[in-house]
Amino acid sequence: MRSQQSRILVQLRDLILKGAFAPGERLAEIPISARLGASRTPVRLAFSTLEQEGLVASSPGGGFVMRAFTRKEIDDAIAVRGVLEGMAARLLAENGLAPGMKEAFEECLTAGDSALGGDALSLDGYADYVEMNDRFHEMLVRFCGNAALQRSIEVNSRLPFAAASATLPMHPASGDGRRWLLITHHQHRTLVEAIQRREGTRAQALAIEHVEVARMNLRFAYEKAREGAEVAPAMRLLAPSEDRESA
Amino acid sequence: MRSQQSRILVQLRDLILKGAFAPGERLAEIPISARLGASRTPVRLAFSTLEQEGLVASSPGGGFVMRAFTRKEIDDAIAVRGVLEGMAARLLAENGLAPGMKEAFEECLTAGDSALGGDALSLDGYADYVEMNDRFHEMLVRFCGNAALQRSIEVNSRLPFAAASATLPMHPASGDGRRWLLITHHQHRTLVEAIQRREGTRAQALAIEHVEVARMNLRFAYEKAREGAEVAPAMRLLAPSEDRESA
DNA sequence: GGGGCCATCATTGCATGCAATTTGCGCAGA
DNA sequence: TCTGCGCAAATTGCATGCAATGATGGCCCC
Repeated sequence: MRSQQSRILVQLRDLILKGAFAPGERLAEIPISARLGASRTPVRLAFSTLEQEGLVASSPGGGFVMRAFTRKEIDDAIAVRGVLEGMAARLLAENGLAPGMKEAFEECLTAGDSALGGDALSLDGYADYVEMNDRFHEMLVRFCGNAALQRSIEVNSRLPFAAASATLPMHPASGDGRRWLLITHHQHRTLVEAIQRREGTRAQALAIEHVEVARMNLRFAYEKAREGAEVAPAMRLLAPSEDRESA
Repeated sequence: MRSQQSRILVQLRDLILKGAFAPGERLAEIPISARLGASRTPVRLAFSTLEQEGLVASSPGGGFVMRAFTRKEIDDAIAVRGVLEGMAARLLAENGLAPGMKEAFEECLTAGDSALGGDALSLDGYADYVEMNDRFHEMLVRFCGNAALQRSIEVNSRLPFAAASATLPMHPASGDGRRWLLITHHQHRTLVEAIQRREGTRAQALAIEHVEVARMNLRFAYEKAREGAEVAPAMRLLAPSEDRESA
């Protein structure tokens, strides 16, 4: 632990993203500081940071409350991620890959190949794919060499369900799940191909299209919100009033 | 003042953007809290926020130091703004303007017309144009209806010289300055036209091209860094080592 | 019996105290 | 003269105290 505040921040963000607090719930300082074993000061600081990140909202009467996330909001954030990752892909294609980047991308592709290799998808294979997917998107953003772009994507991806991990179907056991993983993996492959060929516009378009899978998964998650809430408690962060719109 | 911390945050950000601190300078809590008339606690909080915004950096030994901004960094942020504003323009064109938006944009255009109307550009006219320009870009982002996009642009624009205001030439007295203002104004007009005609791709392209004026101004500012530092103290936030690259 | 008002309490926002750590400086030695 | 070391002062990070503000429950009046 580098400092109390960084530890508190990470733990608190983790709790939030795991759905430990219900939307609208007041986030009182004293019980949380007691729970995390620190005083109120670092907790206050963490709240302030989390407010910047958009995870909690400041209550008009002081203090902070847990936010709810509407479907439109998440959908919009995913669209923004698409545009930003599209820019990153275009930049990479235009500027060319520095030594080692090509190998790193290809390592991701082969890792995905082996994760999806068998006929059925094991839970380990799914975990491997998730890890690879995160790495792939992180590299795409880091390699493009635009720090502002990297920052924007990081800020944007802090919204629940907007990050690259949310691209993946949350129902890997089903046949549908594996099929969608195969599609995203194919998209990764074509994206790398376009970047290597310096086809900037194509790379950009592919990256933008890539996030459509995430939007589809979001729609699926909303439709199955009832059963999903048991598997992933974070689902309760979704604003329930949006159910109408998803119909 | 709603609270100490919001006041401190605004004042501190203002000081930073006005160049009150030299790059690398240690931002000690005690003198700053004394200067702003508060205790160290809200100042600490403001520092934390400003670190999130990328204006200050946390020192390895604790505390915060003033950041320097490289030319590439600002250039990259401007490019990101172009892409994001391009997305906003495309969305507006695709979704159509809600009632009142068209009038608001046209009000901006006529305001720009009258600001640039005379033969020579007065200082008042320049101020009017700057105000209108800010309003124009703010509306573009707000009207598009994508909160995540709005947030991304706001975060990105907090970097010095990356905001829409920096689009404008800082040398309005010269004939060049007025010429560039006329060009950006024309770009605003064509952008509104494309949006009204629902020409999404054109609107996007125009918004992306629009920020090229900002990049040109940045280059100009770097070349004239010596004399510019006297007029705009914030110029000293630019990393000096980048002078080589600008040559 | 219901509604409004008041008092009490909890909670926040800010100030400050204290210990740990770091930075800066002086000094000695090579 | 330059380098390494040790000490002291200052600064940070965190805990906690205190006043102010908002919430909550009870009580009184209608």
